[in-house]
Amino acid sequence: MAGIDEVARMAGVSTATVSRALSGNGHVSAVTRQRVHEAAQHLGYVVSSSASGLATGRTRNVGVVIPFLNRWFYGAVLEGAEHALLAHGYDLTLYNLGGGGDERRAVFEHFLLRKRVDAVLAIALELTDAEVRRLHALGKPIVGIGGTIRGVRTLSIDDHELARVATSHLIELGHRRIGHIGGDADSEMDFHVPSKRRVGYEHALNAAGIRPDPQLFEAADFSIPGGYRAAKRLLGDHRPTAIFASSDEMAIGAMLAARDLGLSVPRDVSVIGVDDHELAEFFGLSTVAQFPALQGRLAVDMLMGMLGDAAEHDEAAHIPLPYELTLRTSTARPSDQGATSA
Amino acid sequence: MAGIDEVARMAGVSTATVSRALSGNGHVSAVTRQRVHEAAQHLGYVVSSSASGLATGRTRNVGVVIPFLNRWFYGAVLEGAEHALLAHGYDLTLYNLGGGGDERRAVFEHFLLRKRVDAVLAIALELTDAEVRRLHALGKPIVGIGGTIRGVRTLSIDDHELARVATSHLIELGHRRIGHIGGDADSEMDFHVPSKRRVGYEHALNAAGIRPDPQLFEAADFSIPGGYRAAKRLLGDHRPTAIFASSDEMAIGAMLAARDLGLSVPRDVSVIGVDDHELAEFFGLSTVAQFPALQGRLAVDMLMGMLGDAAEHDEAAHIPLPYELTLRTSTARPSDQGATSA
DNA sequence: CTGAAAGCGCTAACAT
DNA sequence: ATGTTAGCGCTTTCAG
Repeated sequence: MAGIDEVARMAGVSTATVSRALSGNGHVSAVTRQRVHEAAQHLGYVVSSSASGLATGRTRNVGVVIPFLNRWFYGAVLEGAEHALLAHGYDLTLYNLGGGGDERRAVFEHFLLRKRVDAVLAIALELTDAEVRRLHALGKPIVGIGGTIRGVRTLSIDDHELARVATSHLIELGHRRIGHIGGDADSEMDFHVPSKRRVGYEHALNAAGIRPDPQLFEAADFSIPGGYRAAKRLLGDHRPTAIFASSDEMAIGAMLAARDLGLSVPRDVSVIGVDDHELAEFFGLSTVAQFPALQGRLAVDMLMGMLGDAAEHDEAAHIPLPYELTLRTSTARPSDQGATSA
Repeated sequence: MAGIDEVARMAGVSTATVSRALSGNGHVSAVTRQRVHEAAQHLGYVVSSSASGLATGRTRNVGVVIPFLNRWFYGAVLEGAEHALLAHGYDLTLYNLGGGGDERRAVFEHFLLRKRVDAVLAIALELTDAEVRRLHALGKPIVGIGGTIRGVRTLSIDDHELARVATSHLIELGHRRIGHIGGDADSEMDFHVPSKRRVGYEHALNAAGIRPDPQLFEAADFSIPGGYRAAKRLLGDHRPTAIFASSDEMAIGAMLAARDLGLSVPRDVSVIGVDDHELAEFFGLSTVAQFPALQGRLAVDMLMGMLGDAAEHDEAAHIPLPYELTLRTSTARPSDQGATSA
């Protein structure tokens, strides 16, 4: 593989000039730059990231820590982030922390410290103070997605408001017995998203003069099968006329459960979810859309900004993420029968 | 951040000894090693990958190129690979080539060449000769998953045989009118998986004295909605008593379509897929399981072996991957009526 | 605008 | 078993 000196020789300049011409730092005359680029092109020269990294302390690589790869939401965020990074000329080094505590410790105490990355992007992971401190001690900017983290710039959705919007939609349609499928203890981890959404649901109910009924709540694991089982219980026992599920996958499970119980959606029961999952359209699911790919991109943009200037990056900040009520065919006014059984 | 010389000073040895003690290369007495480890621990020292990479030419990082992140199969392979790499102390740098030709060129002509990775793992991507040559010129081992690549060690499933097994299962149950939902032109790319599976399906039919009927074939995009639409056409027009779908997602779509048409699975129509998708169990879907996480792990093991010895890595080789007929409740003997309408 | 030269932090001969 | 030392390939002062 060609090195910088071969390029320098071929272009008839010094290695310093080659470096300047290729990196864009420092002034180089147009003709020289041109010659250097041609030589580099000709030789297939690409800088060695190790050498460049050692000399500059920057690697053009960001570490992404994420708890799952195989849930739609996470995959979509990752995709958005990876695409944006590539566009900025950055590599993405992936740390999937699904494996539990040991893996997480190894990543934060070893992998992220070996100066392979310039910055870290934490997706749906509530970093501990110790983790943040370690990274900041190395001068590495951090951006988090999905909730607030002390001392870190974060992007997140207003889960409370989003749940309120979804529930209010159901209320406005005339529903009074509105069930909720929220998250279980496992999904409560990190940013307590399930709780926030449940509170938003209850607030909407209260604001409409409806007393939240604990019997109308079921916990699940954010999956289709989980939503299915939860809805079976809910619809079997207490027959709400509408269900707000904290994720589209659970909402889809609920639609399947309704059908298996001989109920028609939305005639017998309305269902609304959260995400705008890739299958939402197929199932005609009304939902509150989040835009995960956009989230990934915004986070990367923020990171790039932080890498640019030498300002203080330890200061926290928080940016709200957009969401949007997206109506399809799974929600409608309640049919007359049973609309007022409470 | 502490450097190697601080550790050396603290342990009262030279930097060379620290390097040896920490890397495990070269002999160091037990007590010295102990002291060095303690000092490193105490100072929170972790080697700089840039410096180490520059000195050794190895980075402990592998590049993974993959066409999608958000399909179950790919996510699962990636998860398996990432987990295995972490266990080996390697980082995983991700290149998602979903964006089309430009991104792919950028990755192969620039990103992968900057010596950030020691090896590359190509998932479901048929590398071109030029791409392989470039990587080999850099001395980077390559392993491919999903099909054979000239000059590269690959792991792949016998798609032909797998389709034969699935179809034979249907035949053995007594089905004669067996439809097939295969891949469309897009999914044909790279390793022609859809064609191979279709041929396997036809071979099974022929072997049983059944003439394959082109009317019983529909193409789709490997998704649930795609499978749904394909099955609607198939079941509406030609009423096969069983369907073999080339992926579980399409098979699930077919089950949903059957239900919407008022057909019961498996009473009116049997359905079998390929993958053992995470939802297969929920839907009671019979399938031919592949084990994507295992595939990722095996590929990493192979890569680690190649990185170990200095042998020739240009020589191709091919390892077959396991699959397994997994029966659930979506396949059964055809009901008497209509079993012999052909 | 360009060149010379001093490192960046570590590893691997080569000595001892 | 351990220390000395010469780079690894680039970037970046510092001169000119």
